[in-house]
Parts: sequence; C-alpha cells; structure tokens
Amino acid sequence: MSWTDERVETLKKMWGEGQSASQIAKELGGVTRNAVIGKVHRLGLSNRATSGAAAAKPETKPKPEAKPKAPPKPEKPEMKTEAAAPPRSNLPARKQIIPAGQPLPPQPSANEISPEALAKVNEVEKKAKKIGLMDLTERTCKWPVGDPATEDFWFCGLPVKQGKPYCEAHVGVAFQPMSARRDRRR
DNA sequence: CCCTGATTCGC
DNA sequence: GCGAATCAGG
Repeated sequence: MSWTDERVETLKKMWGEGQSASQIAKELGGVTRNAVIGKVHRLGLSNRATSGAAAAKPETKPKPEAKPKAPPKPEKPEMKTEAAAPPRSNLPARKQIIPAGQPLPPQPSANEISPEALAKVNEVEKKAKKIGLMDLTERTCKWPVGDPATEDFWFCGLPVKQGKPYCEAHVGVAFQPMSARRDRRR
C-alpha cells in the first residue's frame, strides 16, 4: 500500500480528530500504526504532545534542530453515547441473579443493535475464553454469556479494548454511536 | 500487559 | 519516502 492522496487525507482527518495511530492504521488498512506515525511525522503534523514522553528522548543523535512550535491545540476526544448494556442472549431463562455481587453491567433496555454487531458478537462468543467470574481481570472482557443461575454461564474473557470493560466486539454492542439513534419528529 | 506516540535507520 | 524496530511514558 502506498500513501495515495486519499489515504493521506484520511490520515490527516483522523489524526486531526484525535484518533490514535492504531485506529487510523486499522481504518486505512494495509499499514501498521508505525507507518501511520511515521507518515504523520513526515507530514509535519506531529503535534499532540502526548505527555512529553518520547518527545524528549536524546538517543544517539543530538539534533540541534529548531522546532517550530505549533500552536496549542485543544484535544477533542470522540463523543460517543454510551447506550446499552448486555442483553441476556437468547436464552430461555431470565433470572437476573448475579453470582457474587460483581461488575455485571446495568440492566439493558432492549435496544436496537445493529445486526452486524450482533453477528460479530455471535462469532466472538465461539472463540471466547469462557472464563469464570473469578477469572475476570482488568483486561478480560466482562461480557456475561448465558444464565448466571445455571452452569452454562461464563464471561467472554477476550482482551478488552483498553479502558473499556469489554472486548472489541462487545464494546460494539454495548456502546452505540449516537448515529444509531433515530430522531423522531413530531 | 495493554495501550500510546517518537525516533532511528536500513531499505 | 517508507516503516519495522526500538524506545519511553501511561
């Protein structure tokens, strides 16, 4: 893959929106986040002082370069509406009994979730680690599957999408973009 | 351990 | 110019 005009444009746009390099890379496809970062730098739009981390790293090359200071740019994180919570699959039982007072998400309210997201979830459940309550950690998807009152109950357990309590797929159904809402007119 | 961006340097 | 490897912070 090469940096076509379009791709560069997408890069600029997303970077400007505050998307992470990995997200951009994923969106573009065919490139790694390193490639994205590299390009960003070459384009000269590497503002966004993360935390002065890598910015100050005198390695083996003292570069007496004069850095043109870019004007401070207010960060603008993505604004997404957290909408839903885990539905209890399509199992017969409906008990909402939680095993041991644990991080089970709040009650859902049968939301409209994109079929695609649901399909994705279904797939994921196949390869889920099916971990138990006690196996949950900070980085395991806490999406419950099945009926807590039965043996047929487990947590997804896949790696979470950083920060989020769920893996990518489950985040997809738990956090709905605001676009999913249809506006009603009256 | 997961993520993030920054930098270097061989290609 | 490109980006993997590496570094460094969170």
